[in-house]
Amino acid sequence: MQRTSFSGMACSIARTLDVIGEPWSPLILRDVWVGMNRFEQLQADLGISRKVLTERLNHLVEQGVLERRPYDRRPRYEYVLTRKGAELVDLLMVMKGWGDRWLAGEAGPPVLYRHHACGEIADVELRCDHCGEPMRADDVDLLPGPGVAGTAT
Amino acid sequence: MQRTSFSGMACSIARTLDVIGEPWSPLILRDVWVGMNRFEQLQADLGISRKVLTERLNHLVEQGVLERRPYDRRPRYEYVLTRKGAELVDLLMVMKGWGDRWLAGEAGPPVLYRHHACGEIADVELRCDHCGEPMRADDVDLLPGPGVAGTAT
DNA sequence: AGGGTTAAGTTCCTTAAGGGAACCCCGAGT
DNA sequence: ACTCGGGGTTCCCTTAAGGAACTTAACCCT
Repeated sequence: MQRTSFSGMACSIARTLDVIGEPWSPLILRDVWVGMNRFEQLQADLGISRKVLTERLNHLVEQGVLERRPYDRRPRYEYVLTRKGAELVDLLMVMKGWGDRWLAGEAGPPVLYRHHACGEIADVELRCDHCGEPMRADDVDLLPGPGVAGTAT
Repeated sequence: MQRTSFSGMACSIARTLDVIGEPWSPLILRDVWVGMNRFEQLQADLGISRKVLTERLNHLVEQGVLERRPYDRRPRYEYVLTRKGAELVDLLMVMKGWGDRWLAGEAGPPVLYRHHACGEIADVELRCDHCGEPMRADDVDLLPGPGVAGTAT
């Protein structure tokens, strides 16, 4: 299949996809986030092929999104989110919101978030980190940034 | 390769991945968002195989994320975001932010957003739609929602 | 009327990636 | 010594992505 790598593109979306764009990767992150940290747990929960799970975990560790660390004197390892990985969970939360709104149907959302700050059931919303007003697809203009011609490190 | 479908899972993240989780789909959305609406433009810009582009566009149209409409009396069509699709751009904006922070390197971001409301260069930030405070990976508890046992419509 | 042009696909072949089951390794416990 | 269990690796099969060539349907020009 020789999938094209996106990392050469001067686009942060494409680069992000090179880290978590492969099939299963976001679901692996989701599971690790909610406390499923071991190979066997992930494999059983997702029903993913062990081969592919190994590949994905290795890739996520290489990318610095997960950390693999021993939890026993036997050769046992668990995977935990790094700071880089925890920030990726933002993406999952937005995906959850969109899926709830457009795909959940009559049954409603399978999962709810309770926000620590206010204690309420809530969802995320995108706001401008400068003025705090909502910031969505139609609320921005795109300008070339310093990294336009970037030769994609 | 017979990729496993995620749509049976009672998880809005998995369901969202069934809509835009295939390779290229997010980049197609990005391009359509910034005004590349035609088959030839997309193919040339992305360097994607025409066969795969056809498959992806059909899938995105079936999912109600894009609309295919004629723009000429000849058989010419362009693809535009539906409301459902425009809300998916939220996801792209978050991906862009993460990529800028973690993958852009010395060169800096290839693209900048200027927020209409304040006129400043800015990025998105996740906030609680109930209390307005920041809402990130560690700021929430997960609870079962009404759709838990949902037989995935 | 005939020939060329262009957007938007379609077809066909090759190669590589996912699925799935079986197998392996290593340290502990009994 | 022998079994157990987590965490992988190996193998084969099927299917999806890459890529180039081919098709179709209107329009345009002479």
